[in-house]
Amino acid sequence: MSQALQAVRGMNDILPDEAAFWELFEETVRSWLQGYGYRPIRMPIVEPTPLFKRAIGEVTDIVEKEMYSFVDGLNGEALTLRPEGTAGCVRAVIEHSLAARQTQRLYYIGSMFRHERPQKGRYRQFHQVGVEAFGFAGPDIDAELILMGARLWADLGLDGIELQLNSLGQPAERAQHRAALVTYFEGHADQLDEDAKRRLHSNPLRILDSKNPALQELCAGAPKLIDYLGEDSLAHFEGVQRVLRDAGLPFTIDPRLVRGLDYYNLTVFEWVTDKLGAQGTVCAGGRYDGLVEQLGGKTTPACGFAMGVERLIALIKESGGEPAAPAPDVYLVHQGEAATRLAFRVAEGLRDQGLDVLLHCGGGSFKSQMKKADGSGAAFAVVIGDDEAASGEAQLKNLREEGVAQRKLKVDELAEAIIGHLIDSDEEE
RNA sequence: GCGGCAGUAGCUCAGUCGGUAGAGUCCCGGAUUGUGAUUCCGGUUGUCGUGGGUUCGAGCCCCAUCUGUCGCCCCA
Repeated sequence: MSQALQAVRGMNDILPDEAAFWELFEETVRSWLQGYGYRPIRMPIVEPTPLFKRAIGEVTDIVEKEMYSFVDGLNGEALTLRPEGTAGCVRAVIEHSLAARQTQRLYYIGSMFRHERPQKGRYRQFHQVGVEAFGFAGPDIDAELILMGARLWADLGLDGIELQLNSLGQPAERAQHRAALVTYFEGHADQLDEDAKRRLHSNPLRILDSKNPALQELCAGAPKLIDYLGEDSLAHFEGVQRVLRDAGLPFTIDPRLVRGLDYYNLTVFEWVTDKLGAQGTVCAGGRYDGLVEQLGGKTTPACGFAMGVERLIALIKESGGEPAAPAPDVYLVHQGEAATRLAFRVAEGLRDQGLDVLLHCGGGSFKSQMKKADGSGAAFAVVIGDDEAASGEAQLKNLREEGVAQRKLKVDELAEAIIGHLIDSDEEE
């Protein structure tokens, strides 16, 4: 029995109409990043499995049940399709000593893989823009990274994306808080639900993140992380907030905001929308000062964030954003053997002059070719038949303006006539 | 991974009580010979997601499965 061939669940084809949005998005993103001095870096999609286990944390959901991990049958290596970008980026920074003597502002755009149940805004192959800064210890870079987000939403024409902020403090502070938290919840074990019980010893901080209304009151009375932060942590947190306030950027401090990856410390933040249903986080990140050292590099402070490309593109569509419809300058219509041979020469000649030319292929009547010319959105049709081929001429027809007569021109004169007209109509706009 | 809902033409959808499918759109051809848009005329759309079952008979009922979607979970 033959089974219909289809894409792997949760992994999507991005068809041309859709891809136009992606290109618009990526262009905007690259120019935005350039405006902040961030430089591109490209890492492999596959990394050694231990990299993710060490970076993300053994007990996280990502590592426990969502990674595409496999053994390379050819040499026995344990490999994993990257579920996020930071680990690979840090690995590359260490491997090539990028941050050994200088700071680095880096970004990447690419596919990530997590075996989750697909849903709107959540796919098994999805795309992130990752932005990472290495070597900056102070709160200024955290604030810059956050402010960048606000500018991108504006560049993309998006509004209603809200900033949530929190500080996780340093590992020692978190450990103290965690101990207090476990004691607190153990004292109220009878009130915990299944999820909470499961998390109690694996990741008690996430209990605070629970959406179960029955737990709200219990969580509200739980020890607060901020009360365990030392002077330095509080000063760092305040430093970030000061810049945001100076910039007039509104934010909410959410003590329950807990990043799901173990490597974060101090600043964590999320940009959230209510327009995408359950997957409303559009961008999230924070500081991860311990990760470079943890992965074998020299102690290097670091901070970064990742954006969900599918989610942002969904938002762009929701808010009515449209990529410009691509149209060639010229659609070249031709019929007859001599005409076709001339048409190829004319098309290449026009392209030499920088014009976008769609050369009709596949034959058909002049009528059907003209229909395609119109449908292509081209500004001009150039028509070559037997008569024109014989005299080295072509008909130039304006498809977008009423009452402009079709002209017969020497093929050498076409480019000039078309370019001249395109410039004129640009000036009118 | 758990629960709810859905799947009919390339696209958007209709399909009554169970009687072997329809509209719009798109696409293709034509309306006096080599020219698009509007208009008019004509034409093709299909394993009714897939596989079983019930029935004389299933797009419709039942089961399974796949895919999507909403929520949970997770997270970008």
